[in-house]
Amino acid sequence: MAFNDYLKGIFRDCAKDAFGVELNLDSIKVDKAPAGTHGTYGVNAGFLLSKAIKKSPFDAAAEVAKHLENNKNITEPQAVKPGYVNFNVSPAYYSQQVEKLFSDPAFFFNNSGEGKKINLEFVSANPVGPLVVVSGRAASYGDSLAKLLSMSGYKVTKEDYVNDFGRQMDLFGLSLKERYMELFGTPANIPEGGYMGQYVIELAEKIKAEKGDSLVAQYKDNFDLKDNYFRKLGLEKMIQWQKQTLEKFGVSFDNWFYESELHKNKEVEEAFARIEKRGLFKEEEGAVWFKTTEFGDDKDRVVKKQDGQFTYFASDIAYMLNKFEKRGFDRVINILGPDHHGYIKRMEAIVQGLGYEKEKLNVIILQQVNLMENGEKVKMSKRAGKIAALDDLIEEVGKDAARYFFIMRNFNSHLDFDIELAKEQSDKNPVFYVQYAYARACSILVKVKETSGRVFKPEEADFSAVEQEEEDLLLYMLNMPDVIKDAAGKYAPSVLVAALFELVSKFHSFYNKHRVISENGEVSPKRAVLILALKKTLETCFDIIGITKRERM
RNA sequence: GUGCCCGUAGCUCAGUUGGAUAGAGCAGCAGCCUUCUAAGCUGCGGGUCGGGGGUUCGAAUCCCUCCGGGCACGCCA
Repeated sequence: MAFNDYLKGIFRDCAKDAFGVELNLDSIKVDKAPAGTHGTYGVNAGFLLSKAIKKSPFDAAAEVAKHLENNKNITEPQAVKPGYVNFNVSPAYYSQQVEKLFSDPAFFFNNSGEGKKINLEFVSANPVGPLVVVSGRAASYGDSLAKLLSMSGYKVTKEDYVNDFGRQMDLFGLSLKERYMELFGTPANIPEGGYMGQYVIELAEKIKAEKGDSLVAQYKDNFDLKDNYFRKLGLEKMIQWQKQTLEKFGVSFDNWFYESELHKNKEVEEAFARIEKRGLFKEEEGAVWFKTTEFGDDKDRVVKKQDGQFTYFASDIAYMLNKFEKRGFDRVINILGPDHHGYIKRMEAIVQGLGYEKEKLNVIILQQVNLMENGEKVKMSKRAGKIAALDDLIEEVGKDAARYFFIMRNFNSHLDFDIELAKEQSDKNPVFYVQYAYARACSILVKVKETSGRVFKPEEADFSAVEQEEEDLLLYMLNMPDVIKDAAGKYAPSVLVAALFELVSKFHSFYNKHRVISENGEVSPKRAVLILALKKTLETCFDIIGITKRERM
């Protein structure tokens, strides 16, 4: 768990001032002290210092404890068992932090990104069909990650790459044309590898409704794959559809980047020349190969085919060059599906081949999603026409549940998406659990205003005596900025989700044990402020996850 | 065959830059509503952290090996 950097700082300073030892903030671990031990928090100070000051971890911890006795932010420092220093936090610290939470607009933010420009590419689904469930995971994950990174001081561009250049698009255009002509009596002749799905027929019908038979005469005998009106029309409609789906999902992109642009602007040739100049190509069997093996790939990759055409891989090179050079991104993050892990090496080869360090590229492979219903996998097969469309999923379980479930697990874990559970409106469903907490908090605040006729200010809260549940609530709220920093650094929105769940559970416990408004109608300023702070914290978290803030449930 | 991901409670998973008694949720059992939303709370039971070996004061975490599950290995895009 990422624990409060502020507290860590106290120990870093202590180590430096008292012992002349420079500690890395990340090596300092502040945790909640286990039940039954002294104090609220514990820090691994003894282990960190024992070597430097040539004492056993426990003795080192004792030294640290002694030096912290007069610190104004912590109280009762004490060396514990193997080498920890456990301590309590002073009321002054709590007051100061809570006031900051309200007054400092950047309270939940950090600046580990230092304004660096990140290109975050995700979804990038082929525009030949509706978005499917896997894209939903990518959309949830990418959007939440973008928010986390922005809050951590990065300048993030969310980008969707549209593969509108290759054969798939050609075949889609042709399939669409055949379906359209079919509506006017010409039997459809769907090409090999073409698209058989029902949605193609529906799209053709839509086009018929819009344009009538006006396209029949003109395009009936046009078999040009690239210069094909239906190809263009199909692309437009599909992107429009994807955008609509994503909008329902609360996800939007800053940029839709079309592969065809790279060809139109001769950037593919340019990229090709760039790699060629660096001597990274070889010719074999009439094709041009990029020697990606020089960068750890298991085989070289064709860039230009025998017939002189560039491969998709050539576009990738141009695209990467565009990101780094034309647009000056400091870092490129690529979120890919589970079937793409073989691509990492060759993508790294591109980056290095263009003369950049491979660390500038982060490829994240999202593992597969299994839709589960009644304990069984729902089979998804494009070929059988049974597409697990994201639209259907959103319709079925709602946006909030879908977005929450998709980032509940870390990206490298397979995700079992339990449809029944996501639909359930009960305590079993974690989404409702957290949303319920927000509604509850809002409801209390309404009552507070009704009974007292006013809103309480942070400085009215007195934390000199806090109950266990109050302190827990405080602790988890004040720790949220560090959770956000940690989650961003690990590219793991799931870290935030877990912390949010814990925070909410602390609140529910608090609620069941203590009253903000006593039975005789008196409002505790401290508790009213706590709930206000909670509301703000939850809003921040909900925005990151992309779920609705419902004031009533 | 090669490469990547995974293996932790009955189920789904946290925890993996080595640190305190391995944690949640669900499922099971027992309680809590004349009280700010019971879509909530409290308690109980449940574990050879896939097996084995190694490194270490200390291993779920690092190394080796084996076993099991998933996915990928086109001059397709």
